[in-house]
Amino acid sequence: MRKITLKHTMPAKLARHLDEDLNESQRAAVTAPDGYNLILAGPGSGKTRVITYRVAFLIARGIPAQSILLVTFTRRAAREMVHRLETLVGPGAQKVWAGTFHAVGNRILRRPAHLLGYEPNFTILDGEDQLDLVKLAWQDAGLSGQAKLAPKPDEIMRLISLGLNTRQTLADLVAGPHPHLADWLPQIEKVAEAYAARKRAANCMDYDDLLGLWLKLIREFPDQLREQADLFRHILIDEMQDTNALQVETVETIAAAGAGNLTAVGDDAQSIYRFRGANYDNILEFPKRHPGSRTFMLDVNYRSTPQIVALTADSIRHNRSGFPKALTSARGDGLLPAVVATADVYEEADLVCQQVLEARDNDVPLGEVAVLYRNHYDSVVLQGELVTRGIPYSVRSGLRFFEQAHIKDVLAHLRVAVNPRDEASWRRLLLMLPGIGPAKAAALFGKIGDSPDPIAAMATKEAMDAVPAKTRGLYAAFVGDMRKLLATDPERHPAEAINAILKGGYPAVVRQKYERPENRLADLEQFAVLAARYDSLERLLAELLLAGDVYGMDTVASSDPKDVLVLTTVHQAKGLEWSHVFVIRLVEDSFPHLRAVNEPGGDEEERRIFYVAVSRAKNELTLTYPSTITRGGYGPMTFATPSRFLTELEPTLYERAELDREFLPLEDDRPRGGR
DNA sequence: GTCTGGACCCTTTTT
DNA sequence: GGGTCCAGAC
Repeated sequence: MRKITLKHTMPAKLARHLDEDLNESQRAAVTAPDGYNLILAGPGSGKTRVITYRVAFLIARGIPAQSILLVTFTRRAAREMVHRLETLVGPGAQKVWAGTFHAVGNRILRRPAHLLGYEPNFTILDGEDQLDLVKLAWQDAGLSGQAKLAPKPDEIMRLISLGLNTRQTLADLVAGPHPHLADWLPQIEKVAEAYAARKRAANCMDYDDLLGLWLKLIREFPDQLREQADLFRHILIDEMQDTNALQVETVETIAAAGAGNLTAVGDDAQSIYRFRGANYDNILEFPKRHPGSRTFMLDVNYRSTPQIVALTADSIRHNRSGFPKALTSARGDGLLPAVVATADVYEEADLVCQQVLEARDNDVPLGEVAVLYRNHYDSVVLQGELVTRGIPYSVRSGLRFFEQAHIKDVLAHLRVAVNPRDEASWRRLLLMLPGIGPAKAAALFGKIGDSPDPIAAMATKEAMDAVPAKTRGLYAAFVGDMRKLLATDPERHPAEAINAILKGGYPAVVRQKYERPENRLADLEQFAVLAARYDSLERLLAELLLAGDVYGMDTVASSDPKDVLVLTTVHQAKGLEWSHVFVIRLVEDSFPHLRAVNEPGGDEEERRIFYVAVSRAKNELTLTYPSTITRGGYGPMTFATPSRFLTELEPTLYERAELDREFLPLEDDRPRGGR
């Protein structure tokens, strides 16, 4: 037979992009040969550009887009990358397996779910649902009756999660970093087993299962490993420094069983997810784990002025671990970063507002400015001041859209429609009915949860008998609502399902249970609008939990996102950049966080968070701290100690700004508000 | 069993 | 400023 080789010539447009848009070291990384490649990329060095161009390069070489796996760490990074890829290679980008580890795990686990004791329609537990089931498991294990010394469900939940993500057993953890729990090990193990059993019974996976069961699948089912190894001919990992042992083992197992093509991109100095089991040894030891791999260094910063780069470099110098770095800026000179002390947190908020408005007067749009903080609650005072002054802003921390109580209520309706065994959701629904508490909810779920036709089971006499007489009317109405919900064919018409819920008894619950109910109902109508873009409820639910990043509540809607000031935690800011950046609340116990500095390695982890924060700024960087503070909003006012990350800096690298306080004349007694 | 009020506790970062 | 736990009423 004659063999015909289809030759792929690089599209002229891409060749030109490779030529014009990249410097020499970037181009070398983008066009690196197959095999194991490590790209060490400092802040602003074009990391995202390199990884997206490499994907485009692979596609241009004839690698089918659907055989490329591109995993990242956060939802935002995933979306940003897919977006950039689309502008580079067109709609073909959609075929790339791109997403967070969790989102990819979700996609992979649906079809073979039965191998792991699950149905393909499993639903995903968020943190709150997870705790709900762990509490039940905690009772199953008999810990609720024990002395107050027994470890609490949330502590056990964290321990289970940490163990899975770091590939350690519970016994390893209590023998190592958690010795105070050693006496409770057998009970903790019982809780872990009961929790796993409850998840399987409810056909629910938590976030960790999306990773843990993925690895289990390829470890225990050789044909599954074969399939994935054959499918993913090229694996690219973004933010390698934030991967944990579980994630790395998963992708490296697939790569090793398959084509052996794995490109990891990251910056060890930006590793800030240790609390999730991230270990920057994964990146530091990449060359050791993969002898013969190539390493590429990108250390020219195209983002920030030399002044900002100098401060960034000086800060990270205080960390002893990590690859040595020589960061240089490709930009022209700018202003020295400013350090400002304010009297208190209110003056800090005042200062930020005033500077933001000044920048706007100088043609820096609000969208080019961001305020970064270590803890979500550090933003509360500033938000008050922004509202007072009518400055539009959007918050990217705190409660996410789908985590708000009223959204979760509606999601519970939808989740039982997709997965009738979902215990956490049934409990949430049943507990809304007055007269039904935990015990009755458990009894009712026992009759409904494992029935082939749960709606019919809800209406049986047996179920009715478990409902107190006073509640029967409301309960019957609830059963009617669920019937109408299912009649909309929710799987294919999610928006109609939500509208059905809004026509039933639920709005009355909102009015009775929540503050500002009309806002919440308006939110829910917006949710229906969003849902109308989906033709699968299962996908809507999964994407909301795994890919959405809309934050609710305090977000001020604006016509143009370019005209909105961004407020964000440093963690959420990773990978992003703004012209002007403010980092606020730079005092000991806030940034670095009190709890973190008492942990081994915590000081260096916090310094990396600071490093990420300051390196977001392109042109102007302002660091502020209040001189007095009340601990977390309660307790007496005390003097604050400026953050070690400020005091350890070489003083010539920044400029102290003095606050000139202008006092209003006495006769002008306009209320100042907010004090 | 459920609900309410009051005492008491500590407050991270995300998928 | 708010979530959780517990005692006591219904």
